[in-house]
Amino acid sequence: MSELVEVPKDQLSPRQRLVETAFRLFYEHGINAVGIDRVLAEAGVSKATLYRHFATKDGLIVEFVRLRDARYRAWLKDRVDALGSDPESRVLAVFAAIKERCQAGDFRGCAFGNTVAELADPDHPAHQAAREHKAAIRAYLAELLTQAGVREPEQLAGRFLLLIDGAVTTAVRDGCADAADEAREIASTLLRAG
Amino acid sequence: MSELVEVPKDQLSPRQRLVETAFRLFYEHGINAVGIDRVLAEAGVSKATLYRHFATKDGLIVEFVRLRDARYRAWLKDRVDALGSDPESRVLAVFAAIKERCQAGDFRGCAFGNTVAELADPDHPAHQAAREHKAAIRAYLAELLTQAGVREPEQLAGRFLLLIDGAVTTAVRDGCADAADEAREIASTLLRAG
DNA sequence: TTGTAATGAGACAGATCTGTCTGTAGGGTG
DNA sequence: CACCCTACAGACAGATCTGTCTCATTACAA
Repeated sequence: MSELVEVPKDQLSPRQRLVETAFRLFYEHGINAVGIDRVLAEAGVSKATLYRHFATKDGLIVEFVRLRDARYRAWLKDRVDALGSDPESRVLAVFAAIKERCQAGDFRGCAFGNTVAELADPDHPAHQAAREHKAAIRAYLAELLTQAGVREPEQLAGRFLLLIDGAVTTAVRDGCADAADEAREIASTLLRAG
Repeated sequence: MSELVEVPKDQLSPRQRLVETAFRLFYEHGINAVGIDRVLAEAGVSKATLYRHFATKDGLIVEFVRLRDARYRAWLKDRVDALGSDPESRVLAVFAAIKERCQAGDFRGCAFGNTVAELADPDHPAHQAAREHKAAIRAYLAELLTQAGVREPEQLAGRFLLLIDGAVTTAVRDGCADAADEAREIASTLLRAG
């Protein structure tokens, strides 16, 4: 289970159908490459309803990022719980989870990095949401590292996050998940050297 | 000097003016966010001339990536030559150069990663050009590592490239170049552990 | 039943996109 | 001078984009 969970669109409100559809289309094709009309058609929602819930497309983009954030964090936690037993193995299980994600059929890189790349303006609210996501992941890594009893969990969490971002960037470019193994090896070295 | 060199557009051919303008605009605002008309206006070139030199916008995009590749490689080599004296220091000078780049006024992340993020299709010719760029950088890193006499230069080059990609991704997201220092510390640990 | 709020369907405006085409001007070479 | 190639200028087509608006329908609650 390395695919982020999607919810069937029956019994969802129009607003939820919009965000679910954006969740999939914006990630798969890119935000700028997907027009409002396509989101509406695949969500089965009318245009008036979209603009009743969101002032502009940017509002939908922010919700897209927030839902990506929530699903990703829940997914990562689940995978770490499944793949790691003791605190030490849970730390490195993060990289096994990332590898699974890189091998998933719908993998197209880091949704948050892609959003930052596509929306050039750093003041765009979606940028802020992306930064918040990374801060949350970093906090989770710091928690795992603290439980593993490392010396400087906060600093190491930042470095692990850098390794994850590097692995995901490499994996999507090369179409190959091996970079996740490399990141894991580096992380392992850092743990031994710490 | 951490800004990639731009060439004044006097005395350049229309084709060169187009590619130089794309070099700047596609990076600064994103490829999809910049229309052909804007490139034409800022390059001072007519539309018929553009389509005489390139079949479609994609052709210009590929040339944009290729010019980014050439300039970046030349720039990195220059900075490593300037910042590193002996073979060992040259290896870590790469990360000092990356930090300079992250602090540059026009910095907006990795042009090649951004291109991959924006153009979803992995078969797009610009993707191939981006992969070729990373392979060239990796080869350069392997050369530096070989000269420094490390044990497994090819493997370490791949890991250094992962660190660079992670640092650049982090820097553009956070608007702060500190990640380059973190990457340098990790690289230093890998060298000691190797 | 009746009133109200949410939604669907889709026309419409105005802008912008890529790409084609025509016509004209300039510059170098025979 | 005549020829040819390149480039500029810009109209144009056709598609697509975001966002607004009208109107009919549905669902639900008083």
